[in-house]
Amino acid sequence: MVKQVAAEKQKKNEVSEIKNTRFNNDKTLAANVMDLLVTAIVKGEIPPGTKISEPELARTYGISRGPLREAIRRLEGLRLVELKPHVGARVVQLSVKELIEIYRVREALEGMASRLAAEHMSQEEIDDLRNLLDRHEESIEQLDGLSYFQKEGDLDFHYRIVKGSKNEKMLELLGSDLYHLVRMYRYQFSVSSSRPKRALKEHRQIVDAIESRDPELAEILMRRHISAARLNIEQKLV
Amino acid sequence: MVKQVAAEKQKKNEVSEIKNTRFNNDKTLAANVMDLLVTAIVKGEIPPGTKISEPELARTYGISRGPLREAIRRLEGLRLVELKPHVGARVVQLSVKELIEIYRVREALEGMASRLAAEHMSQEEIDDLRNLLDRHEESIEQLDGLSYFQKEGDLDFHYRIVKGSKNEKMLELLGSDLYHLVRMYRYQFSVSSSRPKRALKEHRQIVDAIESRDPELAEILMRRHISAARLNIEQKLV
DNA sequence: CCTGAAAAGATTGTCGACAATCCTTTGCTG
DNA sequence: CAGCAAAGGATTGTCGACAATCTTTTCAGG
Repeated sequence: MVKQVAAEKQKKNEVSEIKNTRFNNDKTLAANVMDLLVTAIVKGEIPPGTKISEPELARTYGISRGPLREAIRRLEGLRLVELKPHVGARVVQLSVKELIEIYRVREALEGMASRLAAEHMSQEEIDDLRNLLDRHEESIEQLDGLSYFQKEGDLDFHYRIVKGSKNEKMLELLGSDLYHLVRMYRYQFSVSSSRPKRALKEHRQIVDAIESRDPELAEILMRRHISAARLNIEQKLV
Repeated sequence: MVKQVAAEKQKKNEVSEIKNTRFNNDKTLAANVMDLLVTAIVKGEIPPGTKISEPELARTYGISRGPLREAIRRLEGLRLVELKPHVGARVVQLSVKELIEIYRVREALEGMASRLAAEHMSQEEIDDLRNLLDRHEESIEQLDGLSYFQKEGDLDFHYRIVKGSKNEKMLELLGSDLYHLVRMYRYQFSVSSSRPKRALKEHRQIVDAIESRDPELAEILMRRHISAARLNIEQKLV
């Protein structure tokens, strides 16, 4: 209860600031509010399980309920809220079971993404990816592998692979559906990889496979990598 | 142009009928309209590329623009329409490239689904699946493999495998995102498998692998099966 | 006749009000 | 005092109107 009130306050600060700028971009109100809500939910500022009150949020964001409802309907599409007719929206509450399901999906999808990346990624993209991993290494050494950077950096790596697959559909599914949930989960449980150096090594192996244009190997390595992460979670949280 | 007018008329008939019944269920107006729109789009009654006019649809369905807009926002989440701010919604137009991308995704996801189904599907579900395949066989013999039943039946088979994986997330992604698009494509191009007997045989092999609880084999067979379908499309349409 | 700018028309975006439904509180009965 | 029913309050669902933006038409100039 206290926690929710705190979240409330923070939310108001953020928003009044935004409201002062009058959302001065060409996007629609509903779209702006949606972005705010996505961030707030993913970062846990609106905690999982919270009921989303339309009148309250409308007051908070200084808009009417119309655009807000449209934003909420889109959030439902992103699986960030669950909607019950005549009752309202609640922020999703991830169970460990669901998280593990997501990792199975990632294993399948990102495995394929790696395979395709080995075929379609440009040399420039591969070089950039290596640079990213170098920065990760520095980060791990400096901060003992528990930094914010590392948290987001991991998804950054995976995102680039998916992008390198040149498969738009895959990017849609992972980028705008699953990664939000993965991020949300990480914020929620403050879980970052407990094996950062190991993970980094696996990342490098994957890039090697991609650079040597070995789709088969790239897929296998990515699947192992994500499978290991899943097992890590299962072990830690079940 | 003529085509669109025809589609228009048909739409009106359907709907007035529905409107007479006053949507007499407990669902919300927006949800009802969304279901109607999904069906209309998937079946091609509203052809791909069509601009969706809010005032027109609102008149047609006899509702106001509020719920209609919410329905459209959900359709966007299903990737059935594309939304441009201040311009409006258009029914998606599937390119062959996108369809092939979808098949890559299916190969990955349903491969994993088969693997999991081999672990988690109940014997009863497996028996039902065999019955389904028997009915498919009859259908192929009777109608030379080009029936409506076969069209939908194929997806039915795949849907059951995914369900048998007991992975909710996978069911969400495939069932409520990708399968709509696959169906839409089939209606659009009137493409049913040009190799129904071969496909049926592959289906049986997959069920065999699942029943003998061989996850590895189940995954490989499903991937080959979908990959073959993809190649078939590439060959036929590129 | 063609081009381009301005005006007219139509469509999307937003708002506030009312209706329908759900949730809470109150009060009655056993 | 417990349990249930009704009333009251709050929230969600729907509507029509107005504002902002885009699209089409008109018309003036070259």
